Amino acid sequence: MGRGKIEIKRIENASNRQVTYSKRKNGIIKKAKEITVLCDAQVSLVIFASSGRMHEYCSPSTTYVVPVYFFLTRLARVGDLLDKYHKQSGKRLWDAKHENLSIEIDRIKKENDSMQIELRHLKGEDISSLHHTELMAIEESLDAGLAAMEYHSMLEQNEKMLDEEFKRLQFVLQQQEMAMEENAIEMENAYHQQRMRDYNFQAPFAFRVQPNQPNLQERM
Amino acid sequence: MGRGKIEIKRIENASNRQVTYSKRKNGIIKKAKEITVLCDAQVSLVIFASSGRMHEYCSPSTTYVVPVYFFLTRLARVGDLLDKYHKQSGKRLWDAKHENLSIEIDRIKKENDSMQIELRHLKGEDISSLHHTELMAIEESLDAGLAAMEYHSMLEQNEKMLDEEFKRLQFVLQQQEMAMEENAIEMENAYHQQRMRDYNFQAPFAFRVQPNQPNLQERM
DNA sequence: AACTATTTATAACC
DNA sequence: TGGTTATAAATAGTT
Repeated sequence: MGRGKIEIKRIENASNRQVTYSKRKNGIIKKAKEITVLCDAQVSLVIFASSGRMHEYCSPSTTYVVPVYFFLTRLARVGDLLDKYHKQSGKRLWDAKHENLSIEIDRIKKENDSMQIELRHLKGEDISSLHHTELMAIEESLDAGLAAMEYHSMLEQNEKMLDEEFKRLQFVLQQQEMAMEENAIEMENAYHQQRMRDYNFQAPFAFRVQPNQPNLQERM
Repeated sequence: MGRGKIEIKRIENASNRQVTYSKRKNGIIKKAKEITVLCDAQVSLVIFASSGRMHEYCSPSTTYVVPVYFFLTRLARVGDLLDKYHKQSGKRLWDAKHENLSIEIDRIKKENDSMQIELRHLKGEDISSLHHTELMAIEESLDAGLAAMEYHSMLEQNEKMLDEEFKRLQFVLQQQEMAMEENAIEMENAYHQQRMRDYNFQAPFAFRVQPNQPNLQERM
């Protein structure tokens, strides 16, 4: 639909390609807006130019979920969670290698916030702000979030083991206490017997690297 | 572009609206395919009809990430992780209320697998299989995943406290042991003194509800 | 689901 | 980029 008919195949001339991209991109976005209004539809449209620049249309007043939108929303929440880990533990959960990642997450979180505001204010307008590199960072950061979850599933194991050991120790102490209140000598015997039965570790926490479920590593 | 010009506003007649939706949806998808070929672009297009049915176009041979695709990929990984929790803990981490969710995750995970296969085989073809209800379930399941992360960040706190308590108990036991090997009477005194200094809890694990960081709850 | 009169998108050109 | 225009393509209304 132009001065001449064209074949649908890659436009070799880079400049023409760019011009056609720009025009057709606008055309598609216009169509997307129209179907939204005419037919009560919801549209999420993301277009990457070969240059890497991204253009997006997301239909306004979306009560349902449109993928890009909720993906970014979740990303922000993952970022918040990682922040909380930092603060709660009062130390670096992540080493220097992860420091950069964490900065990147902050940056993207801010970008996301402003995107959401834009979305709200300029309903249905074309947003052209994200690049590939940034999406890569998003991907990485979500990976980090999932790695954190795996790490914490390990913690849960540890806690259970510590829990059991702790109860056992408490029990030992209580028994000792009672015994000592009756008879110091009798207690000393009981203590040594119990110690031999109950503990097989030498160094502090050595048991922690021996999972009580032998095939734990495989499943992680 | 038809027999008559139309205003861009909601088509009130439901049947006309449906017909127009169908025609224009095909039009947009066609355009999306064309810009992909002509301009070396990557397109992710998701359209929801007001009926709730979803139609999608995702440009083929995408080396970059297209949102829907990687969102679903991550969802599958969250699902796997929740599965692991189930198996590792050997018990229900989730009560009856979450049972359904877990089934839903499995179902969607399978659907996602077949979607990925479809995407691979029918490159660029229209896929019309997902409904709102299913996307709602996706949203819920990701929320569950994040809830799990929060839960585990709490576990990390617990572990640290248990860790410290455990070290302390070990220390106490070691001291007791040494003391007992020297002198049973002397030890008894030391034990009682230490017990008074070191422990302020009465019931087992009562300390666990007293966080060593007082403002922990606020930050959760 | 086809048809077709019209509108709309856009290729080529500036 | 941005505007113009001849023409191809999409589609509204009809059958």
